[in-house]
Amino acid sequence: MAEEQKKDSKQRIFDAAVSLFARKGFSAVGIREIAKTAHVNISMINYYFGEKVGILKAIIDECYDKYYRAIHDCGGEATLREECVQRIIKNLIAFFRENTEIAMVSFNTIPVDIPAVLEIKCRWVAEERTMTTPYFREFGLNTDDPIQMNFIRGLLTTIITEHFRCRYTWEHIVQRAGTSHVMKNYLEHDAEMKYDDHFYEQFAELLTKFYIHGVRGISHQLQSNEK
Amino acid sequence: MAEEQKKDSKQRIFDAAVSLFARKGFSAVGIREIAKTAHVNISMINYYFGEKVGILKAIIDECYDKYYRAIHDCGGEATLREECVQRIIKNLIAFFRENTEIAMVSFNTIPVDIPAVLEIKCRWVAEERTMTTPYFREFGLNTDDPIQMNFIRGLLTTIITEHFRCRYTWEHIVQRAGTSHVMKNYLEHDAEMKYDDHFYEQFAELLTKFYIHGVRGISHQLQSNEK
DNA sequence: TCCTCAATCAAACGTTTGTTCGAGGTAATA
DNA sequence: TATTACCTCGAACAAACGTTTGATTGAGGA
Repeated sequence: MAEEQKKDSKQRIFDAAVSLFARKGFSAVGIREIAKTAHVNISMINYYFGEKVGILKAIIDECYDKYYRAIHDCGGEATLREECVQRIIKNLIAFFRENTEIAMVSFNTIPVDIPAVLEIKCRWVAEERTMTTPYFREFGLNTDDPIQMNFIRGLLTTIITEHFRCRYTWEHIVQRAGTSHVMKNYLEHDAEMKYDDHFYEQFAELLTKFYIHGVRGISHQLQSNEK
Repeated sequence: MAEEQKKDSKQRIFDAAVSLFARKGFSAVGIREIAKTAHVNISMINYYFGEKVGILKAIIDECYDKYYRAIHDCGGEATLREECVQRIIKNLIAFFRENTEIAMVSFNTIPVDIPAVLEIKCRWVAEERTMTTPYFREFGLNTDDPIQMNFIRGLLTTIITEHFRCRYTWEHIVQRAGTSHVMKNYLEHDAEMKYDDHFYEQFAELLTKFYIHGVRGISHQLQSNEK
């Protein structure tokens, strides 16, 4: 039946745009390239998404929706705090593994000059803020200290995001290997890293230990300062 | 005299491009906009930098040059390890404070589809790798464990970079306040944060404590695992 | 049979893109 | 004075940009 292409046009446009935006950035991709990749007529893009940034808005919306569902589920208030951290970390890693390209687009796109995107980001950031504050308080941090909060907020997401940013870039470099001596040298150095389940189990364990010990370090410091 | 005029135009182009690229991203900025901002004729850009990406290459080159000078100076091998970490953190913060926009451009630009940029990045990453490995070994980490190295490498830079990324975006949002209710709400929430010397002293102290405790956490875990 | 309507298409719209070119200007050197 | 080398400029180029248009298709309801 050749139904592999039976995905409707809108979804194909969406998927093609995600992949291209992730690799090149929003402004570097033209709608003709998207249409070509999605095997769709150019006008279909404006038909379904209104304008080019309409696709971007759709991508970011979907991304943040999934993202907040990931960090929202940390096992209820009954669980131990260490388990809560571990749960969030595992959820975040799972989220990024399943939505790598969408996340790359959403977190890499500079929002300042695209007002529509800026609003979406602001809304989500404000939401995260109110959502996560109780957790930090429970962890013994002083949530009224703006500097401490500025430091600790989003730290987990930052670390995990950067890992996937590096991994994504890296895997695209590997695909283009052979064109440059410098890159060949770089490739040889850490051979082939397998980003499989085992890797991410280890990674989650490391990050959990690191984060918990780190937070203890600064919350302990706080107590001794205020004593 | 003639030489100063030359440096004037070239430097003005460079500065204008840095500012615009940082705000909008490389592809979203046209050379006419750069020329206009720099008060310079369009053809001056190709005259001095050959092509548009020539500016980008110059920016990234200068950025990584300063960046590596920053992390290279950590007080010699005689200093205590804690002091070494603190020194690197302070250097990195100083670097980012003095070169915010250059760093935003260099670290935000997606290199995958701009081969010239990709090579520069690869070269620098490989260089950092060989430079920093001894430090991690000295810290009690198992530098032969690829997962642990994958986790710990570049972590300090990641955290500090993300702070400045947020700050930079934030400050541009503030400039555009008043156009949106969502953004106004967001603005009210954490009022006006002063990113002054005092802030970064506190920030450096927090990060140092956090990092050292975190590293101890995972190196201790390693020992107990292998015992 | 007629009508509706969402989906799709080729073609063209007017701008804007990065780049090139040659003519002019200026100041120091020969 | 003539020559040289370095800057600067306006104009022009083909290509690509995002968007719009009007026509065509085909399935579904009346």
